[in-house]
Amino acid sequence: MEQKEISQAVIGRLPRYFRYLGDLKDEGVERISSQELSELMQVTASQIRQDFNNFGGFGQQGYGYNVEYLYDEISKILGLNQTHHLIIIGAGNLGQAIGNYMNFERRGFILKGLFDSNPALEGKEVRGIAVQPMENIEEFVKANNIDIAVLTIPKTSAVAVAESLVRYGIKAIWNFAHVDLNVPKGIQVENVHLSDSLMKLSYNITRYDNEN
Amino acid sequence: MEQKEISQAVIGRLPRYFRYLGDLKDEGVERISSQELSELMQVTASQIRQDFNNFGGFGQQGYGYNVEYLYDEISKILGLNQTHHLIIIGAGNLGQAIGNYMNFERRGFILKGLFDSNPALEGKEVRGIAVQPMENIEEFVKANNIDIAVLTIPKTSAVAVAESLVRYGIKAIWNFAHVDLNVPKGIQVENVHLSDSLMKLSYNITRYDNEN
DNA sequence: TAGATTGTTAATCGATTAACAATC
DNA sequence: TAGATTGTTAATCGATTAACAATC
Repeated sequence: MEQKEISQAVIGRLPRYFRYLGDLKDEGVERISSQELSELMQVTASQIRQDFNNFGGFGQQGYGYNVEYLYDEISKILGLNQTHHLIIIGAGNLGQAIGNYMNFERRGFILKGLFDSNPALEGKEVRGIAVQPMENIEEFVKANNIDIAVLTIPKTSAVAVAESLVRYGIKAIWNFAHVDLNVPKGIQVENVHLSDSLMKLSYNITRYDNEN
Repeated sequence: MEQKEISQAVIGRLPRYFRYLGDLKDEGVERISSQELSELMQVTASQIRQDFNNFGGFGQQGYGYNVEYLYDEISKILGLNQTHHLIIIGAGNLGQAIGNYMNFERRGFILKGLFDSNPALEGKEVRGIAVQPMENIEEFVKANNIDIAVLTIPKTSAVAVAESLVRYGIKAIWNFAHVDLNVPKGIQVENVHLSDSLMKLSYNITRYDNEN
């Protein structure tokens, strides 16, 4: 279904389209033009049409886009029709928060295991899944066809743990550790650096204060 | 200290520079050239020099950049020499995770209050701060000079709560709710949409699988 | 058919990279 | 002074926007 080499700028906008289309669908809206969607989302209609056309023509001249069809297509493009098995490494507050936030499950991201190096957490359950010691990771990953690892551990251990995970055959890492991972080509890494985000906010507050 | 209209692309890279320079400083490195930093960070030396020069000349020809000086300057640009008072709205797993992750405090982000609409959480303490009912927000914000609100509540209530916060005089919102907030100009919003991030990862896994 | 709106090409804008003169 | 490396201008590249012919 995909064409080749779509820029990450486009990919980064797809989840937002997906969210708006989902809302429209829930509201019972059947069709929408790029113009209407552009007003709703505060982006140009031109960008919307360009973005969608990277993946083929989803609309119809003189009509616009069918909301449900477009929603389903974007869902497929994002791979949400596939099931992914994930484990969370680091069962502290953040790891538990992500484990518990399982709207993700609706999208095909199934939590299979939780691991932590702190023996005090061992056996603690998050959504019915017990925390295991780190020593179990290798066997668990291989036995349970795990493709995504969520890294919610301190940056001191993140690089080494990521390397192990790659050896065990993981395909993707959702990295919350505040460090850049260096993984082989073909392993996907998506970083969520919360403190970077907070610093950006800090910059924008400061700049605005100074200018107004 | 700031010049005018720095692009968000540049701002977005500053925290990463800051992180690398902090590490170099901790390692006792005194000076670094754009070339060396470029190899370390996997970006072009040209981009590094352009980025820094948006804010004035921090280097010296023939020498490079003084690590500690540059670190301090970026810290100031990011506004990390100022103190911000923040509250967390939504004391569920994610709210608690952020409250507990207080490396932020080192950077001048001081947690002052936690709020939740769930009476069961009332009085529960996170780092010594008790969760309060939502009704208390208005008075608390005004009395405690709060400038940043962290929104870790479901999207159904986020838009309304954000509007109230703006009325109470908040200056910035760190938004973890999966919805776009519509706030007046001058109020800074930084979004962390975790499911968008996971969907991007999903796309990249799928695409890679299909191509190799 | 006439009107609407896409798909797509062309024009513009902005961000990144290359090159080099200035200068420590 | 000679060598190194920045600061900055110019060239390139890519992303966004505008325009319009194709077509439903």
